[in-house]
Amino acid sequence: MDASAIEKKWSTRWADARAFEADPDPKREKRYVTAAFPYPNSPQHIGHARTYTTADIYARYLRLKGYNVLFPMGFHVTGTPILAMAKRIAAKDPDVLGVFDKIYGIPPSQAAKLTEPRALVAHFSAEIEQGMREIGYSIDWRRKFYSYDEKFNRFIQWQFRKLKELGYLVKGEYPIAWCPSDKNAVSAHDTRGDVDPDLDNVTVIKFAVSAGESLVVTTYRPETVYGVTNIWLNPKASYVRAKHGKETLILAEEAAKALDLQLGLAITGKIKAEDVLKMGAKNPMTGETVPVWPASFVQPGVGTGIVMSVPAHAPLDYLALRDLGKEGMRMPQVVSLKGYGAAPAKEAVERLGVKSQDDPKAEEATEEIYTKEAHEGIMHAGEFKGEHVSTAREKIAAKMAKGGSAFPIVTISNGPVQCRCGATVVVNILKDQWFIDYGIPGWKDKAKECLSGMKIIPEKTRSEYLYTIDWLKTRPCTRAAGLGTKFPFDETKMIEALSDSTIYMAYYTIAHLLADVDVAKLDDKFFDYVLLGKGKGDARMKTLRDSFLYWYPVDSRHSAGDLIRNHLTLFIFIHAAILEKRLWPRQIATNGFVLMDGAKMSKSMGNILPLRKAIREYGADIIRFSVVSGAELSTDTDFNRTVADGVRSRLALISRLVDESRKKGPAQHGRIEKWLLSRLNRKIGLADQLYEKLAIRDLSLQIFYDVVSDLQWYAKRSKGGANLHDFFTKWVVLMAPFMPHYAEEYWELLGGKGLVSFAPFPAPDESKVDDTIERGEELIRRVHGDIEKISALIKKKPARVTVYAASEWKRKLYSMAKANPSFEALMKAAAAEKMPMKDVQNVAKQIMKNVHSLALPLSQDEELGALKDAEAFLSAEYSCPVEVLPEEKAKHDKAKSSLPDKPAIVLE
RNA sequence: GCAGGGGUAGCAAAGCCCGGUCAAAUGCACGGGACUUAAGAUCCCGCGGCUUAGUGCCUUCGAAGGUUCAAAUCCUUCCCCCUGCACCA
Repeated sequence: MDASAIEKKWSTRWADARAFEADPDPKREKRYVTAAFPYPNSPQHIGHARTYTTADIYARYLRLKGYNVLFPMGFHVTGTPILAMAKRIAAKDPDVLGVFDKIYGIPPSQAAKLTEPRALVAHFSAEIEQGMREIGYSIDWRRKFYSYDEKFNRFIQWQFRKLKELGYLVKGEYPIAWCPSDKNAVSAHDTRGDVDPDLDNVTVIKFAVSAGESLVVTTYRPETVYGVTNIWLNPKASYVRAKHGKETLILAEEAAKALDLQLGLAITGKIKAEDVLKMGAKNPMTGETVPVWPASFVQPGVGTGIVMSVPAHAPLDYLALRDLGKEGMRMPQVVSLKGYGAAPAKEAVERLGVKSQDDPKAEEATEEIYTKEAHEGIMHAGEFKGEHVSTAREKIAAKMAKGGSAFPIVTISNGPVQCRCGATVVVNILKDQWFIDYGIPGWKDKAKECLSGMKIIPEKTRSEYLYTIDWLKTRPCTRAAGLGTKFPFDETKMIEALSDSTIYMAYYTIAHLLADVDVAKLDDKFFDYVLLGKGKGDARMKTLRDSFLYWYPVDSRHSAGDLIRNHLTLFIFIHAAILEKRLWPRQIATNGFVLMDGAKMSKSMGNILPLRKAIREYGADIIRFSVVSGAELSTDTDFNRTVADGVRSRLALISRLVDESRKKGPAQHGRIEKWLLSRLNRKIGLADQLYEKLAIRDLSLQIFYDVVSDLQWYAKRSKGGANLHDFFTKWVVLMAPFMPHYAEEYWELLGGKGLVSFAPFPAPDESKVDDTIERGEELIRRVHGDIEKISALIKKKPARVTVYAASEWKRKLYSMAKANPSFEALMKAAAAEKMPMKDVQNVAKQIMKNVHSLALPLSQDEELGALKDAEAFLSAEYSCPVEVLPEEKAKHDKAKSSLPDKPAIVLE
């Protein structure tokens, strides 16, 4: 049977048997496994499959261990990307349609139907669910929900009322990137070229030109105000006077419009650039009046559209002066910088050979000077002389602000950014922004307590959680638009996407039981009872409460490592805030990404491999195995054809052997079968521990790659003789979490009862673990390889091979060496035993090489037993007679060189 | 800058916590051989250098020092790379 037939057969069986629909069973211990639910704005690719496969492997492992396991799945549709994408499809955006067509395989005709957000959600969620079914995730699909479902909304609103009661919700001002035309918050997916607007705090300094009227400049470096020689503005831009409170500010028209939302400016009239150029502006710190000059580098849309000139420390300012032919003027030094003179900007410009203010190299010079001065600069002028620039900067800004000659604004540092609608994105200050205040000390302590009680996989990421817990402060929890849940205290706003997905795992435990409960009943009393045990509930509510208490807490939460900084830490915070301690999560496991042929998958590279396509091409089990087995959990892993092909060809060998084992008669249990079973039973106990630790890479090496290479050796050694039924009935269960479809198929072929998905995890049979057999087999392998090597070295095929196992007295020397760990001592002891001293010397020399870690060898009889067992095999391998003899029966001088664990080999 | 994670043979990647069995697992790539009419698949051997009937020696695990009988592994200093620094799913 081919892979896809097997996969189809078993996924159908699982579905028909409702195998993974888990219900509370007080008689059985439970385990609750969840993975971050997907955001359905695209099909999932093999990278997504890594997290889910890891979670599924763990869930399947726990089932083998006898637990009642719940692994549910839902869809996160909260937020704006889906809205933005729907809009772009409606606008026939060629980029989006191109990605749909080329990467997702959705032709434009079909894409045209996806202009409604809900249609998009329906399409991609169905696609993702289908993929998850095809790859064999053991999900209880009854519990599926979407984060915009009405009942889920009720649950989330309850959550927020709890947070409010606890005093964790606060209201305040907040700067955001904003489209003045759409009147909406803007993030990367709303902008042309998917630019993420970066907000930055900058200082505006007022240079008075007359009473109550100032030119306003923007700067990142207020400390350089002491070195201003002039003011720059762009002669081609238009300027305005604008009322700001009682004062009048002069700034670029474009800037005034952008800053209006932030500052509340009233434009009172235009003013020509040439008129501003005639003004003199008074430096608020030095009292000096400086001229206003033209410069092309000044962008009217950035900041106030006017800048101050500090030629000693700003390459662009120096260049603009030079362009005007004024490079000879005085350039006051403000900052001293090691390795530079009084005018570092000038030095950098000259060294880099920057031609003019319009030369792209100017940026390089700016980068150099700004970074160095910020980190290493010492104030050279002003009242903070001698202080580090890094600390003086804030003090100077604060001092000017206090004196009324400066104020902070927020700008878009990577601007200008265009909204998709065409408007330039500006900064808006939201006055009534709601936040969750993760900075509350008592709450932080609880979060840390929760973390310290949790198993974190990999353990080395724990510090990242701790760091994030400490670092989180107030975090906005609402947005103006998006799908999801309305904010209960201001229904014009939507709850933000990360804030509505922190305790949704609790919702899965009751989701399917809410089907015939009226939405209106899902009030605070309802959730208080079901989730907190407060108040009274009817019989139905009691069932829900029981279900919740049965499944909670979450035993293992899975996601990619990038969510530690946000989702996973919020998950800890909100659980710690709302639920009792016994219901706090027990474990988090995070994984790295999947690379495609060594490169990061991205839409722009076009190297995204959609999951369903990958399944069609390689098969579900091969994909499952390939995306998790290549690297340790925490590091990125590479997916490429050779990996998948390698898994496939190994699987083919196993399929063949399973098939043979089914047909053949009873097991022979010769030496080689015993060896295989010994190896396997040794691995079982180890595998159990590795599963528990989610050491998936190690597991895959141990129970797949190693086992395959054992089987390869077995196949050679046994010459296709025996029956591996006993071996496979154990191994198939071990492997079932990784490759559930093939495992079921093998299980059935081997006559296993029921589904292997629910078979008991094999118990290691210690009586089958046999060191002597394993070491004997290693010896055979080594002898086999050595014959090959010698034969190649002497460039001759042997006509006859004799193998001599070393005498017993040589072995005795090994144990004697333990007590006499030096050459002299050993020789002495051997002399006392009346050993043949000439030969002893040679052996003792060998022993002394690694006397610190000496393993005792097999006995001569044991070696002979193993080697004689392989006589026929070796003889067939080299098509010549092979004889195994004890050293004592030597017919050849070389036999003397035999050592324990290293028989002498004579080729003739 | 701050925080975290890394630098190992052609590539990827284990080992490092708990020093010796480490010229260093494993996979891929590569070279040689077996099988085959041939190719592919499969199997065996090799894959730092020199050397040898399966061996032995020398030089390696970012760099430089140190501790130790012994260091990829412990300590010190330095260099380099990656990720995050926020409201975005």
